[in-house]
Amino acid sequence: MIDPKLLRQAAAEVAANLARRGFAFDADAYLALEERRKSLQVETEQLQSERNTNAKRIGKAKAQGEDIEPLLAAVKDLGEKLEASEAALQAVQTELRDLELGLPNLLDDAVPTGDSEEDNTEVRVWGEPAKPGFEARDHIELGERLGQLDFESASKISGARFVVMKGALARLQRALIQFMLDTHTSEHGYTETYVPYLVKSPALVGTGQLPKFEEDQFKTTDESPFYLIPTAEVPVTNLASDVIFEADSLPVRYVAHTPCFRSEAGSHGQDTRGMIRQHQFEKVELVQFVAPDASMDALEELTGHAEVILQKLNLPYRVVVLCSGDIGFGSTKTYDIEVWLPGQGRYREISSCSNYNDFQARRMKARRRNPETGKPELIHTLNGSGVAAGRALIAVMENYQQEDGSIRVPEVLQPYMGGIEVIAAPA
RNA sequence: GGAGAGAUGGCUGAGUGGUCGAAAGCGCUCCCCUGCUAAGGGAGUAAGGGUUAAAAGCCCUUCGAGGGUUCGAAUCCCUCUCUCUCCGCCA
Repeated sequence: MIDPKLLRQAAAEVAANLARRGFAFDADAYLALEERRKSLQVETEQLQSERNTNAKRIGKAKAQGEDIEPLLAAVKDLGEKLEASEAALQAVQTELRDLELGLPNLLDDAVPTGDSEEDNTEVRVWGEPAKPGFEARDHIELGERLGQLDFESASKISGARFVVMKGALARLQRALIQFMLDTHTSEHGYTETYVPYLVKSPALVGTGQLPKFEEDQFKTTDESPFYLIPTAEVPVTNLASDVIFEADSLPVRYVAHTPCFRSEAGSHGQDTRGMIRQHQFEKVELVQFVAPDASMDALEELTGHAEVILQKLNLPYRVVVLCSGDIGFGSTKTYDIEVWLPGQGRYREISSCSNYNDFQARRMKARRRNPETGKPELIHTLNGSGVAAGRALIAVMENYQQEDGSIRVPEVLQPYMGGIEVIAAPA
């Protein structure tokens, strides 16, 4: 949520910023609504104040045994007026809040203006795409030849956009997850967390998926109000909701491995084959709670933490800054890390690292005590994949494939693989 | 799933219709006293919002959440959520 004070005081500037996203913010309509809120609130509070003083007066008079009838007569129609005023105020406030919850975050100046992922800017490249002396297979062919990726069974059980993994490949994904968790906890100062995979709607409002992106979420049933998490960002970031952190307790860094569930509404026809875009996938997520002046530095760090994973796996990648047309709803600045996939001959997103500044914090009332003033103030939140495990598996398969279709196990994963160095089809 | 109890400020905990945003204690902050340590005395100490250029001041809201009764609700009524205890079931 954008600071309502800023919306009031600088509506035109906000509109200009959001226009870079292609988002139309009607500043005049907002300000008109805000005017109504103001007059209604002043009026309501005046009536409330009147009610309070009268009630006190009656209480006193009664205690002294005076006749309260005339006092009661005097406040006779106050109640009705107050009720009407309160109802009108609440209606306007609900309208305002709905509007505010629907506004995306303000963009950082460093975000390039653009329409689509075509306009993202590359900031650095690491490693060099390998040129094998044979034609690289994609992960689908590799996995099916090994008999360890089974899309047919998955679709029989659950339909499209699911996979069944078996044997060493299933273990390889688990190894990747373990390796990532261990690296982030022991080398980057994150605390491992285990969190619920089912959450209630306020949690999703807090991180920004609701109310606007309801159709992207899986909901359990209409009766029970649970949603399946689309990312660990949701439960982990909400650990800060309604919390006032002590001045010296930030930054807080959490890492969690969870499955992620996405309806992928609106992405029909995209990446329908293979494991790139699934309804269910595994991800290791990094979340940070930081002081408000520390978030841009933290974003660089956090992105670096994700990069370390790819470096240790020796997977070539590049980092891009998302442009104004591609960046997420709640982010003020996002780096995507794209890993090289030989089977596709291109870079594909494997991590997305975002600074939300106070956007989520305001929604979920995540605050800290300012060390100077002692007063609560909103913190900044960040998150990033560190990294997506399903896509990391694909990347390892395609980058470590050999001509005979076998897959070498990256050195850093071997301790997690019980000595397996090559994954090959049984002879 | 059955039976019962509960939800109050950073914590413990009092408060069953009026001057209660809330006693007391603990904790924390500041001051005073005391030549160590310990102890003692005093003051302060919730959050959000409105008004304001901003602050002060003033006002409003909040005692799990939402609704209701009333001139007036932490206190009475209804619904919901959560927590705890016992029984049953269960990885």
